[in-house]
Amino acid sequence: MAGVRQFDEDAVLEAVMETFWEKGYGGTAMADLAAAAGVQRGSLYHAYGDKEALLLRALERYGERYGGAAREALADPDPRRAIERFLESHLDRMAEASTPDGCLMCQTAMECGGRDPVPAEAVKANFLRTEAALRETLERGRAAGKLPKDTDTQALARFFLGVTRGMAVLHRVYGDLEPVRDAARTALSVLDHSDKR
Amino acid sequence: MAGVRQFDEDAVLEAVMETFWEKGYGGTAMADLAAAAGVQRGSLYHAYGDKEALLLRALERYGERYGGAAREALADPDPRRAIERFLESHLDRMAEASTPDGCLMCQTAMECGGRDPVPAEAVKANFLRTEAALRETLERGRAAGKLPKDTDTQALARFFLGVTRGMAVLHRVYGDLEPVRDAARTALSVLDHSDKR
DNA sequence: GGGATGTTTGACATCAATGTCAAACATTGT
DNA sequence: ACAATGTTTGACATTGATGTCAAACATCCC
Repeated sequence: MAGVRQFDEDAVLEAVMETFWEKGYGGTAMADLAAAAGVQRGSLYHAYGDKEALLLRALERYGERYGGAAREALADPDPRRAIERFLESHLDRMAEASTPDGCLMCQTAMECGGRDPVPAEAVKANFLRTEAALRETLERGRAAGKLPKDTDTQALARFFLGVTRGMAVLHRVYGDLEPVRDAARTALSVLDHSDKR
Repeated sequence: MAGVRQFDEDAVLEAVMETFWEKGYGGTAMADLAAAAGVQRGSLYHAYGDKEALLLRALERYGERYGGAAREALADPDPRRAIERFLESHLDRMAEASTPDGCLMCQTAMECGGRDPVPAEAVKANFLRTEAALRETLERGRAAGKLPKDTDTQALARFFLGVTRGMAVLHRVYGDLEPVRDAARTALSVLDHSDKR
């Protein structure tokens, strides 16, 4: 096996991910990706196929990195603490100074929603996975008696999923973490009195 | 005054708004707009300028129509009822079978965020306006003793703003109202126990 | 060293979109 | 009826992006 790849796959995919994240799918040209990755356009086509395939790779990478952190947070045995850490993991991501504002997953969701079914499905799968993880965490908490018996874990899971998505929109629009923190803090308070329902 | 415009401005702008809403800014070609509006491409350029100007018109229209409904809801004297109606106004919009899924404002936010400052600013202004309206409603409720004295109306306003944005993302991704309703219902419950903080 | 293998490169063909323009046109007021 | 005014139309020039390709190349193994 010779004729060996000259570039660092990992660095290239990282650059690709960040470029899509910054400029959006439609707003990114293959030339932008090549420039960001320090690679020839043709090399990208040769190695990955086409632009859509690169987006899918970027989504995958993004989902593993940040979705992974979120899922780890949800593993906390105490449900309230798990959700708190879940929300914090999103704040942490947005606080990274080196990455663009917003959320690649949500941006792709919005952009490809009515148009590009393949990435849209990838995003949906990611959402469903997170929703399920949230539900399991809450269900576990409920079973352990740490949440009221009549807790609607499905609705609560969708709520927290939605809140984090809204946080991403706020971050993208305001370019500031304060409103995002406010939203997260307030959302968490839902768990402090669900007994009164 | 002769040489009179042949098309119904209102119908054209409605078509333009829905097309951007469905396909996104970058995903919409002037030819798409012309086709949807039943008008020649050149007529659009002549009457409105360029594509960006059309997007701004669409955002304006969208903001007036749906933002207006939301603000009316917030006028309710009882703060909890105002927020409830505010959330419902968003659900109503998403329930309209004839309009695309999601939210033009949020989609534009995500797409133009890191790239197209003019529409991005228009969206931000709309967000700020809604945030302020929410804060005023909550402040009014607090002053009337219908919310706890120590209510953080700023944080709460941003929370509800964020929740509706998240609802739009869920709607766009899931193409279904159920998760959105779950999120809204749960979000509202924040007001039912803010005393316990 | 030399052949085999896969990669890099720049050129190329193609396509689609933007924005402009002049000529043809329709409507209004006199 | 006619001139004036602004609109519609299709053609056009330009730009920018996508995806393909063959030739040049670098590396590895024998």
